[in-house]
Amino acid sequence: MQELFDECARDILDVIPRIMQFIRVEMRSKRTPDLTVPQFRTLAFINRRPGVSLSEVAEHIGITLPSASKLADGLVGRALITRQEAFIDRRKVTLEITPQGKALLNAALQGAHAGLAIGLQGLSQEDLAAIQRAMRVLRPIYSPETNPIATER
Amino acid sequence: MQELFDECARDILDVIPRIMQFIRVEMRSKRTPDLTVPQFRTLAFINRRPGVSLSEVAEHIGITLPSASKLADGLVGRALITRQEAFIDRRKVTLEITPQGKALLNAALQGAHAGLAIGLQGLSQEDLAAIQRAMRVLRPIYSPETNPIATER
DNA sequence: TATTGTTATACTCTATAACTATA
DNA sequence: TATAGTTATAGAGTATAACAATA
Repeated sequence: MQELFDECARDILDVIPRIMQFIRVEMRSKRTPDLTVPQFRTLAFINRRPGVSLSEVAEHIGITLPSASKLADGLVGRALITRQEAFIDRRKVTLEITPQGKALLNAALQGAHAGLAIGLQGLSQEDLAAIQRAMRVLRPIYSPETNPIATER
Repeated sequence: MQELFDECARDILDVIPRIMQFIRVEMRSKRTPDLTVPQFRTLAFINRRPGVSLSEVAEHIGITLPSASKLADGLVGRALITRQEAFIDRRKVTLEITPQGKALLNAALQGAHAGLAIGLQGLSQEDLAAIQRAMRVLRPIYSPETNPIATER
């Protein structure tokens, strides 16, 4: 049984970086608006949770606060998000997505979905179900929000 | 049915970056020898295929030749691989892993497996099977070797 | 001419350390 | 004193463009 865990871990370590590279290339290709993966993830997170603080972004993405600060710099510079001092606690910062940010995010989402979906066309319904199940169970395990060990350095 | 493809693509786009970030953090943590993910992948590839050329590495990792060249610089600098002019075609370069490289690779593999496997402990046998199936079917789809579209820029 | 690789240049991602401002 | 964020600094990943050497 321990065998199975190890096999799974090996498979994950082999395959996830390949898929990630695919996503990265798709995101930077001419087919899709130019966003890096961290920029895309940040934009999507702020879109889902308007008004989040920088710390929350850092935790969600799984990076340090200084890294998140720089990441936000870039998005603010491109006018995809806004950054304001928070009312209640002036140490904090409040992030919001701009209309341009929303538009770009949606275009990037569509491009990335399309790129990924093309590859899936040949798969059986069972294969697709396995993928969905795998993603569903893996998600909480390796997310910093639900598993703090996921960001222990 | 198109629905299913789209759902799958969405799930992949949401979950794969999380797992990747987990792997990245694990690889740079004190628990594991300090290797970046691309360095790790390159080392593993050269270990599996001694004597590969730089172009083959670039294709496998999914990066350009200049990027691969720089990546190799770092590994040569740390004496984890050697780089030699090829006999048959002197334009090419022949990459080999060193004993230190092998040792570090094995330690990194162990560390990363252990880190990943911990999270899997709570899963059922069916969940693990779904993960394995998902990884098996996704692998060729998003690998540059088997799907050249995976590196189209 | 085409292929293999390197060098130059430029950006982004990421970290740690040091700092400021607020609580 | 503790928390939220920024700035400074540094190294790695990545790309495109220009180049050299070999086939």
